[in-house]
Amino acid sequence: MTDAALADTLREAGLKVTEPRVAVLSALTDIPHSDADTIFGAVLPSLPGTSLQAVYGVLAALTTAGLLRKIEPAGSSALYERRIGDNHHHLVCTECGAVRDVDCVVGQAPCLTPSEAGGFTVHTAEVNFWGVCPDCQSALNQKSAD
Amino acid sequence: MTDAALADTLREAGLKVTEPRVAVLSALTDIPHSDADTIFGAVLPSLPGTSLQAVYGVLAALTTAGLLRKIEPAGSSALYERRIGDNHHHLVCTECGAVRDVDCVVGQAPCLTPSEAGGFTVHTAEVNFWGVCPDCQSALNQKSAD
DNA sequence: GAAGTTGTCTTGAATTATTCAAAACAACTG
DNA sequence: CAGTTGTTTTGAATAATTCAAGACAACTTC
Repeated sequence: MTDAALADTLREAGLKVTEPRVAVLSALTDIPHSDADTIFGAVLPSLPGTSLQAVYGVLAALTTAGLLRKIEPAGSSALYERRIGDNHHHLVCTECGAVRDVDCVVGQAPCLTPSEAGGFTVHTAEVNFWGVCPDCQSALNQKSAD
Repeated sequence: MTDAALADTLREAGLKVTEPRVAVLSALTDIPHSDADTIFGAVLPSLPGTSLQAVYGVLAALTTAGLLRKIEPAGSSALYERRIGDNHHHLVCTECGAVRDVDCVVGQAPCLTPSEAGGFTVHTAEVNFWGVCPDCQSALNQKSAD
């Protein structure tokens, strides 16, 4: 995805096009499920004057505009991804925190319904799977073999 | 639940029985889904010398022992509950953060299976429903009526 | 193409939840 | 009742995130 295409994406969302915003979108295209600090590290080479606070500001603006989705798995800092609009879920490694996308387990959002909502108006169902990623499985096997 | 019964619960889990531990268990019996600070406030009257760090220590010990379940909904600090062993889920109010228990939507834990695990060994499926609680609905209606 | 308005970025500091560490202390064992 | 082990107290440190004010840049209008 070119910077021009990313700029169009921003414009279509009614946002001003700025270098930090394009850089953050670009970084999240390459490395989804990244936290603010990782994104900061990714954009720093191309924008030497950038600050971590600017990244936080951009992430908040893009999330509010619906261009990003923010996920907050237990034990991790907030992560961001560009894949939005489809109600997909996540698979999180309990060892290293790695995140992988999982397509909706049943259907459309909310793809699940609580057995009893108790007066709540339910908007969305969030599903997180917890397990061990292939890399960490190898590492654990290695360790137990010693 | 009496303090003696709570003490037995601790002993059965192989833990030493201390006042802070009994007090924390008791507080969580009365007010489930509480964070460390709320629990600290609840136990302070009966244990004037207690510190917030002690509460954190107790919560960590009881969670490790399997007596408590720790949940970390996005936007809230860590919450604890005594209802464990059954794979129940949670309904969280996006307005005020109130949490309500929801029985498992399908069956036993993990009650859901990802469409593709991609090499991950999946242990648990966590489901969080997001919506608006009755109180906040009333408040919102009130507001829009002005 | 230039000036104005609006909103963004930079810089610096503050906040909140949580964790770490060392010494004082208390619970269970024999 | 004394010893050992593990817990609590006290005090400080850490990490992620947010707040605020001035400098600055993007889009709009002339």
